[in-house]
Amino acid sequence: MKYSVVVVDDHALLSQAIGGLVDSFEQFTVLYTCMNGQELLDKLKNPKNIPDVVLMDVNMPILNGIETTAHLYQSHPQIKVLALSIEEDENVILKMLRAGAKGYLMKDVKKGELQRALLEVIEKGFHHTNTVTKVLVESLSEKASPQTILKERELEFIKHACTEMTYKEIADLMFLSPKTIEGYRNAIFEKLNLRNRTGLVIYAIKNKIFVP
Amino acid sequence: MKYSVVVVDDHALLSQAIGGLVDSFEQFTVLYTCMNGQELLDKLKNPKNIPDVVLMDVNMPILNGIETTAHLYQSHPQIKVLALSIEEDENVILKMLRAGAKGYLMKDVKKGELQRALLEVIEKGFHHTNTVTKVLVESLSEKASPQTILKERELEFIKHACTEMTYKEIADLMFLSPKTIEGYRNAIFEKLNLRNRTGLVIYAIKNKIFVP
DNA sequence: GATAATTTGAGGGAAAACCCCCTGCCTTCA
DNA sequence: TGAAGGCAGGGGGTTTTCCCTCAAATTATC
Repeated sequence: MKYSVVVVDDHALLSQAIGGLVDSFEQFTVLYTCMNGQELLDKLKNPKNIPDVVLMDVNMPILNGIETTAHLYQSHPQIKVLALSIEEDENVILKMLRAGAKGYLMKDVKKGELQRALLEVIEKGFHHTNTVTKVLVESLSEKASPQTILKERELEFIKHACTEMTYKEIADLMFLSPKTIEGYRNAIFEKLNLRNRTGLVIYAIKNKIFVP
Repeated sequence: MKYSVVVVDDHALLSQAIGGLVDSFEQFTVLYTCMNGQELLDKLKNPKNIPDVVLMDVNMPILNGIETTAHLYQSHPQIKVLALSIEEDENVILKMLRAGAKGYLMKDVKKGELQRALLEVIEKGFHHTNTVTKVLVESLSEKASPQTILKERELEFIKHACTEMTYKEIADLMFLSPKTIEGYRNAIFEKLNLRNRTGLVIYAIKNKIFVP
């Protein structure tokens, strides 16, 4: 009896191609593929559609990989989720693992490693590459993430600072005095070691506080 | 005799998976796969390695899809290049076509469409999806792209403006007077309808003039 | 309820950014 | 050959940003 796998990826070509690859492994067979998380959750309502492993892309429309994995972890904890992504973003990896993924593969893994990962997930219950292990270890000691050291109100200000508004206009928008806004700015510059607003904008974009 | 195809993609899993798919088409066979453009150009030095079609990813390290296609178009014009990308960026598509690609597929195409595209490229010499055709038509009437209306020196300035440097520092770096830099800034603000430096930074990032 | 910490806000000065208007110096091209 | 236009640069002024320090109001904490 082969283990069944479901591939979830919004890129039809990729899901089919990856499906083909999985089918070529003698221990595995593809049950079906989905275009997004919602489609998967719908399918799973039928007990016949419950696979052993889900190969889940992280970036999808409708219901993304992280949310879908979280749902799945609630409703079908026995299904092993292996994340498959081009994203190497630390936060994304951590979110995915927190949501209950049993492993996280970059899309540049080799065929052999995919097979090994699938087997390990079945046998050991998880599979973590060096990259992921490293991220996990770093997440322990860590240098708190930007979102941790910045307060809610400061984050809100930063988002507005990433527009063409002057500080005065931002103050009006946030129902605060311009001087308070200056206070926020100074506090943020201090914490993040920035020199000026341009630096702040770049920082915000790099750390996805503001998405252009 | 089957037509030979080469897959160029830095994601090993994808190139293998797509290769598998292509191999399943009865008219086609995969000659080999490459991780980047440089590797492809090296391989092509051996006449045995010359395929009928190249399936080329756009985003690759070392030598990207656009540059590689341009090289290929010079040295081996008989090889048909089909671009394969997740990018839907208009400029990228146009650049790729200008570089000599015979078609541009999104990575979310279905298996059948990939096969159809391959066949058409062999038979008709090109294959363009609706999306691409639309982009082409739009490119005629167009609202010149940012890179067209901005001069080389202005683009260079914009990149520096996306840092914490003051205009004075940028002027020093570019061996220009601060006043000239002001001139650049004013010209750019005028052309792009911007109010201040923050707007410029956001614009630069949105239009990939500066990558954070 | 007193003290500490945070949030909010003010004043003032210096620097940077923004804005207009102006001048030579080259091309280029009619 | 002289007009047109792009490019590099200047004068001078306003606004915005940056950087202090200090104080009231609110909220937490003991």
